[in-house]
Amino acid sequence: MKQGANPADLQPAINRLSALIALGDGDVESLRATSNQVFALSAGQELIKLSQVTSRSAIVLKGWLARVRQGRQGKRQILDIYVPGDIITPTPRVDPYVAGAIVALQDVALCLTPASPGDTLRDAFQLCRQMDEGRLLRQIYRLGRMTASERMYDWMIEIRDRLRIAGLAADNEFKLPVTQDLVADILGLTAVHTNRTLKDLRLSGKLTWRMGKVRIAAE
Amino acid sequence: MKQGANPADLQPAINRLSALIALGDGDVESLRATSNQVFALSAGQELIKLSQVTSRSAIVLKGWLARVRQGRQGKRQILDIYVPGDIITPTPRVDPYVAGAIVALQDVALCLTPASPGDTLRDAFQLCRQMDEGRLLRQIYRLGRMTASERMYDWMIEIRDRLRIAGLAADNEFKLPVTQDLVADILGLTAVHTNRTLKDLRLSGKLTWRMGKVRIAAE
DNA sequence: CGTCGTCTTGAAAGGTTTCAAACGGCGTGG
DNA sequence: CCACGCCGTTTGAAACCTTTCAAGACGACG
Repeated sequence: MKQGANPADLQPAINRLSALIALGDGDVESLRATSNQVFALSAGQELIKLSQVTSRSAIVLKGWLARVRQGRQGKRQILDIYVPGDIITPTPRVDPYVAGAIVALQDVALCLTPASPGDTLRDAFQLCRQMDEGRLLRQIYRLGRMTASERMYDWMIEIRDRLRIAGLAADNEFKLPVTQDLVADILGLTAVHTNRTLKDLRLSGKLTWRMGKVRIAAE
Repeated sequence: MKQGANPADLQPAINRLSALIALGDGDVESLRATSNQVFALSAGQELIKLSQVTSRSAIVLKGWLARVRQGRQGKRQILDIYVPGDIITPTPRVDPYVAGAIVALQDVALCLTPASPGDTLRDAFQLCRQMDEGRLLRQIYRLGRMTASERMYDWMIEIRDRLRIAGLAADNEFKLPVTQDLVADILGLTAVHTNRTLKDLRLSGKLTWRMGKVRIAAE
């Protein structure tokens, strides 16, 4: 919980919400008001207290987060990813193992959603929650019915589309600020195979990922 | 949409809801009132009109349903399963491919939730939705990080627990009215491997599935 | 300059799919 | 009543995909 809000940080969220529903000036204003109080998380930290303290959602201003479930034997699976502009709605009153922990993948900045949002904003947040569910379903299909390279490609497309809506990606290029290890935990693969899969996609001309930048070839 | 409600059909749902929250007499009464109008689906039929016609949820009185996503190349993945006593809350205003179709696995009987539920019932339905999400997360972990026999065993445990809460299963035995083919689509496996995995579990004494009845050995 | 985390590659082992065939139960029609 | 066909189950063998174990290369950082 620190100061240091940069109003520009809110732009991805505004872009994303505007893609769902037409926001009025008042809506943008109320978002901007809340973004003055910034919550900071450093890489690796868990977002837990938030849902204990308030039932409000959080807006990701900066940095990526992951919703992760850790099994015994060190296996871990990432359930969902949050990028700047996303709204994180904590699942209340549920065993944290069931709901999955939310951890910061880098240094992260968040702010709360307005305490009394207007109808429009409320609808927008509702739509966000529906999109959350859509991502979980997509993840299930990906893990259940796709091969390694299909999973990789499909996930890259999903991330590209999400970043693009938030205004954070050029047409087919975006910054991917995570390790291959982490991508492995998303795609249900080992880090080694993730690396090989990436090589295959590069050799077949589908996509490249170098220097933290992904470029997807024309579909 | 037919008549033929049997009040006893409502018991699984009452059991399940009571496990979440203490229901008052009025709550049970209002549930019972709605269960007079029964919606019937025959095996293979899709539950679509419901969410177009009303935003109310549906209570499963009889039969199993699956939420399924169908890929091209004939691959299909079951995202979630509904058993008697479950509450199905359709995802509104979302591309049906994204949300997944809900299909009846056998002849199914449903009724709607009350149009104006009391606070208690409203809370209970809210908790049901949270449990829905929990199941999706569990499914993601299962597909991403478990082997075939782990998936099978874990899923059987989940179904046993759910049926038990609804009052539909003895301690370690329950009716499983689906084909191996369908279980394969749940677990992200082929039908052939599902069969082999079942054999492994039987030989290692973990569980048996014969004549439509599953028996799980002591944990 | 050494260390650490990440990326990369090889070879072998393991798990899962694919293709093919056969078996069993069960309802239908001859 | 029996034969047939259909659907779901079961099994085998080979191909394929992914993991595991091991080692080396690279870059960032103290």
